[in-house]
Amino acid sequence: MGTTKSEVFSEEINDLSSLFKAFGHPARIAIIQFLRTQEKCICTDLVKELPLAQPTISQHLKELKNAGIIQGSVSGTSICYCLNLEKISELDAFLASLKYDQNPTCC
Amino acid sequence: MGTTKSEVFSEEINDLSSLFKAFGHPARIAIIQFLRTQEKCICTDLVKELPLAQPTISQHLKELKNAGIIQGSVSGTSICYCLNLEKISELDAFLASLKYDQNPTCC
DNA sequence: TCGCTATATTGCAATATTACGATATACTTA
DNA sequence: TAAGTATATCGTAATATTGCAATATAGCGA
Repeated sequence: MGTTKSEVFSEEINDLSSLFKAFGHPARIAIIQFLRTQEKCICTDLVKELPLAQPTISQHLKELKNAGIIQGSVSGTSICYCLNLEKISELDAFLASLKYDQNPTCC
Repeated sequence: MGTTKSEVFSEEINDLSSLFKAFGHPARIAIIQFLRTQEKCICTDLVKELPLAQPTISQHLKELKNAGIIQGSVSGTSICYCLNLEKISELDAFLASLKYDQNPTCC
């Protein structure tokens, strides 16, 4: 008990749910929104922008990177992060499929 | 420590992340996919379909309902669940906004 | 009413997540 | 090389999530 029973679900389902899970935290949504509106990517700006400690932000960035939602490229002493639109499109495609397949006589 | 610091984020961000979080579990994705492909809605079919105990499925259904992702209508002794396309569109809109606002010179 | 079926709730053990201080790593510049 | 800046990792306490047995609730037909 206590553990998610990932073994019993398909890889596709597990991949999708991991991707959604990565979006499922306010700090990570805030990071994504900041990445969206900034001219330049970022780095330590997030630490100034968000009311969270640096290790906490670093941890959330890591999770977003592991999920493939953001990419980071080293630029001297700092790291420039940006959104990975391909991953975002995967979720988009899933949500779109829910809409098109829907049976209109249901409920 | 240990608690998500929701207070420091806007309501919009918290709402969005809660919605994503509800999608962030393989059992809930499986329920959503099943709801998508079934002619009729469901009820106890999920218990037969998924390798999880009835209370566990009931709990996941509750979370999906709380998030507004599914709706249930009582039909005699059973309950007919279906997807709420409006909520799904909210996520869709967010993901779409990420794509359109993106700065192409970044990273 | 009694038993049956469908679903929800409770309680709890196992595990995962969150946040952060302390510390490590690594590049840069004086 | 030493000091400074940027970021990552470790360790850990607090809290949340997951899964399920046991049990409760509720409609239905005999």
